[in-house]
Amino acid sequence: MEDPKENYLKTIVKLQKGGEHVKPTLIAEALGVTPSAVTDMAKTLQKDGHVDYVPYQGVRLTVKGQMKGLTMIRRHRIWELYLHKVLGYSWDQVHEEAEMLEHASTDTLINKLEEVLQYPLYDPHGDPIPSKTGQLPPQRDFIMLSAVAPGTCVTVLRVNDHDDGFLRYLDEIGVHIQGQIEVKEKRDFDQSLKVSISGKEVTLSHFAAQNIFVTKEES
Amino acid sequence: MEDPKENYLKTIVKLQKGGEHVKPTLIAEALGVTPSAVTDMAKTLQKDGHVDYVPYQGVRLTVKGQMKGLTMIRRHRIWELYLHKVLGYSWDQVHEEAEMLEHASTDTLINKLEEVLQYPLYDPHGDPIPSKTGQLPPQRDFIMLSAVAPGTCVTVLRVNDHDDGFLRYLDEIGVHIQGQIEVKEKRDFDQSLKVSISGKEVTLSHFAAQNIFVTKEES
DNA sequence: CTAAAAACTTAAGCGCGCTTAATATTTTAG
DNA sequence: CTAAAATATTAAGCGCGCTTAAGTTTTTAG
Ligand SMILES: [Mn+2]
Ligand SMILES: [Mn+2]
Ligand SMILES: [Mn+2]
Ligand SMILES: [Mn+2]
Repeated sequence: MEDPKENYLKTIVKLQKGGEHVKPTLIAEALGVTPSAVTDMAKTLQKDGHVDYVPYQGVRLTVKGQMKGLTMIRRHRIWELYLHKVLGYSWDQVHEEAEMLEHASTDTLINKLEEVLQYPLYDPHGDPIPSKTGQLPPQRDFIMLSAVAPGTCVTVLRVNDHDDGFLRYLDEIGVHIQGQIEVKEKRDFDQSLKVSISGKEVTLSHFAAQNIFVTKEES
Repeated sequence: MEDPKENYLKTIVKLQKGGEHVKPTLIAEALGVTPSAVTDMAKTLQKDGHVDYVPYQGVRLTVKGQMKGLTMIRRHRIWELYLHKVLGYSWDQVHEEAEMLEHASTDTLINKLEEVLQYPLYDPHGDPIPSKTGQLPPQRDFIMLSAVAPGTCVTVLRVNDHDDGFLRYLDEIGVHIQGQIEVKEKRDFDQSLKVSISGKEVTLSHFAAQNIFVTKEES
């Protein structure tokens, strides 16, 4: 009911940093299945020509698999942005809907949405959108907000989108992509930050500050 | 990969004219499966409470099944209209895409699209769109264009959407929903019609004229 | 270097939705 | 009314993607 193969490839693209083999357990955890399900699928994807599978090592994407995985990420992020910008979804609501739509959309439709959005480079959480040909926009230099020195003003480039509750919290305190944050003070005992967001003072936990990514240089 | 149950219910709603049981063969033909697949699914849908199934008679939708089926038709037609009106798809391209999207959309999304479209009553082919509560717009009195007397001018209310080639042909000769057609002449030997569509004279076969539905009274 | 732990694969089996082939029922024709 | 034809159901089995349990390989610790 939701095309497992497409989700495997999308996940493997995200996990494959560099040319190494991706370990089954990682994939299993990301997808919420058992390791043996991953072994099975590894063989299937190899037959399809989407991965190279080496027993006890893991899988590595072929060019075909890489492209297919990037296509899925593209579909997901374009849908997230369309739902957000055009249909008024908040950034904590887009993921779930996009998770289904990405499997039910032709490339024609995705390209049309991209055109309506005027060829965007980033999704609502600041994650890069692969182009039709699988190109990613140039890598940006960002750092965790937790690593910013007090007295600095930075621009939000990306936030961790793994938890809807966290996203709702960010919305509540006024954190947006491309919004400004001024770091006023860092409390050494718990690493929490006193920051100012569009005039309002807020305290951010170390955890929160580690999940907000900002420009390296003050702006 | 495309939720069979939803397609069964949608199909059964369309086939169930009146309160009679729908025969397995009809469903099988509509869905392109064997009759035995329908028997199996009839039992499953009965367990779900979506139909009453009487062996050798067929299935009849329960209230729950009727609602679910109407919801699917609603999703399909709203998507078709959105693709057509907002995203610029032609009326022969909308069906295929809608056929997938209908299974991947929450009611929240569908309601949002409906709002953007300003609560439309009909899809791009003139078929009625069920409301959130399963209500259909009032039944319109239309007749086949083939039954219109020469000398009459009528408005197109609906066209048969079963064949994309037919839809492309209609587009080519200028037939649109709410467009005007004047019937000039009927040739007795083959029942073909000479008609005028926005000033242009066209000959329509009897077959074509039987698949265009128009206002009963001249307008 | 070796034994225990962790990671991975294999084996067996399940639910779903489908098929074909065999069987049963209903409808139609004569 | 009956035999043939049409329609429907049952039986057996298949592919997919998953699970648990058992067995294998690799990694880690001592
Ligand atoms: Mn997402
Ligand atoms: Mn995102
Ligand atoms: Mn359609
Ligand atoms: Mn339609």
